[in-house]
Amino acid sequence: MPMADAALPVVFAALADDTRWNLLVRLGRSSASASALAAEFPVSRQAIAKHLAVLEETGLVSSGKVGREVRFTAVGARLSTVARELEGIASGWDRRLAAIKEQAENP
Amino acid sequence: MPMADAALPVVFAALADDTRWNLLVRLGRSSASASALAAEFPVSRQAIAKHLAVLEETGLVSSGKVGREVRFTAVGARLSTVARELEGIASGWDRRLAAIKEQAENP
DNA sequence: TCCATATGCAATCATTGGGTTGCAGTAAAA
DNA sequence: TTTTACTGCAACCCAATGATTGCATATGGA
Repeated sequence: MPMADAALPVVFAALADDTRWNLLVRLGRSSASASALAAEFPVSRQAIAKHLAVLEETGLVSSGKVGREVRFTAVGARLSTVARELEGIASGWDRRLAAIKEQAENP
Repeated sequence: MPMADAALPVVFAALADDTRWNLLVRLGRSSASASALAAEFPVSRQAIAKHLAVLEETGLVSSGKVGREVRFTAVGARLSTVARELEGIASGWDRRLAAIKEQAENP
């Protein structure tokens, strides 16, 4: 039975910001450095660096040095894990609430 | 191919707050009114009412009047939808990034 | 009817967090 | 070696928002 992971809200917070979400989707197409992303997005490189730090802390992106730049990549496996946890929680609700409804109608 | 739903960050924002997440999980066990929840949580009824409003706007809970109170219930189907969208996006990343890696190794 | 209980609305407060600018450090390239 | 470009850290600003208190408004039950 999947437990309601207390760390989930942290991941949600990471995904909740529009700029950060767009960055993540962008990195899903191909990896890139903070400077390269700054050329594509209407925010400063430092702002992007902060977003990438948040995404990396939650495991949604990974980074590695290539030459003198730091290349970031989206981690699909992390998102899949979140998806499965959500699915488990949701189905739990449906089963439980259906059971309560059933019990209420057949006393 | 699942598109990166632009409305997803709104749902994530709704799920990102700890108190709100705990409320949602609580409602997954059984439906309850704002006043009843206020007796279980260490925040005011008005704060809870705001959280419920946010959750309802994003379709994560539904409400109905029972007597003179408003009863709220978690909507598992909404969470399942989000889960499937995430799964689709994540698998897309994996396929694409694997293809890029493959291409880089076999030029 | 009268009262208790549940909800709704408004104003206010404090914290969080996204964004910026500025500067320092460092390593590849010429 | 000198230069150029990418990164990292720090301080600051401001809008968003979670939370509170207070009051007004029903509405079901005794």
